[in-house]
Amino acid sequence: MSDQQNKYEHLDEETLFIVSQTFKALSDPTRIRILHLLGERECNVSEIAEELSLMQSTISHQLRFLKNLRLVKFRRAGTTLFYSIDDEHVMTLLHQSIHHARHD
Amino acid sequence: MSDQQNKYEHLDEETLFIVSQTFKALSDPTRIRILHLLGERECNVSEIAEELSLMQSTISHQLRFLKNLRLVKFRRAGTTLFYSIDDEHVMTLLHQSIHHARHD
DNA sequence: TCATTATATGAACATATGCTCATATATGTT
DNA sequence: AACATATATGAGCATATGTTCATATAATGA
Repeated sequence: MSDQQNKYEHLDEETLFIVSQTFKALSDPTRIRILHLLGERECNVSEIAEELSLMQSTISHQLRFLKNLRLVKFRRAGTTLFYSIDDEHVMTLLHQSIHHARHD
Repeated sequence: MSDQQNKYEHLDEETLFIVSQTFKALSDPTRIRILHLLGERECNVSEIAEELSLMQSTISHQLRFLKNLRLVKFRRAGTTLFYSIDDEHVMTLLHQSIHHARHD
């Protein structure tokens, strides 16, 4: 062996971007609460707003954020939109973190 | 059974705070790179700065952030401080996320 | 078509974040 | 003590973020 020094393998830009975006989605209390609620059951926008005691506008803005990252999806029923979870990987991360937070 | 309607169990404030803080730590590319590097090997501050091509001050500020959350720790050797990972749970979250980012 | 209900959107604002610069602190050496 | 080296810290700045208000859009029903 001519070289014992292992060079560090940098994270590539794309991975770094995806990972940081994913965690950013989970870094805000409002978004965590929305995802946690949707993890229990499908909800429409005003149900979420009422359940979490937040403005409809706030929920709608955050849902757009989560939808852009494909963490949630929705189905339409008339004028009502029912949102649900669309990324089980991310929900797994969230549940693990909640579990750790409660047991450490 | 008198009541079939299951009421939603809200996340308590403390859990919400810890979880959001944890994910916030992982939501910044610089901190992700630092944690990923320290996951490979213990490093001193200037090594990290050089390896990641960032200013010593930037690294130092972020290490303080990570240290406050107890995600990293350090040992002193003279004037040099060697930093290493102090939270394997969080590293597991990071590695899972990197894996998902690369395989989806 | 007009009214109603549900949701989305844009602007404005306050606050948070991350980086850089200059400088302080701490340890070790001569 | 004086100096060199490694790291930490505070101020300043530009940008990002999350919420609210007002209003727009979209689907439904009379």
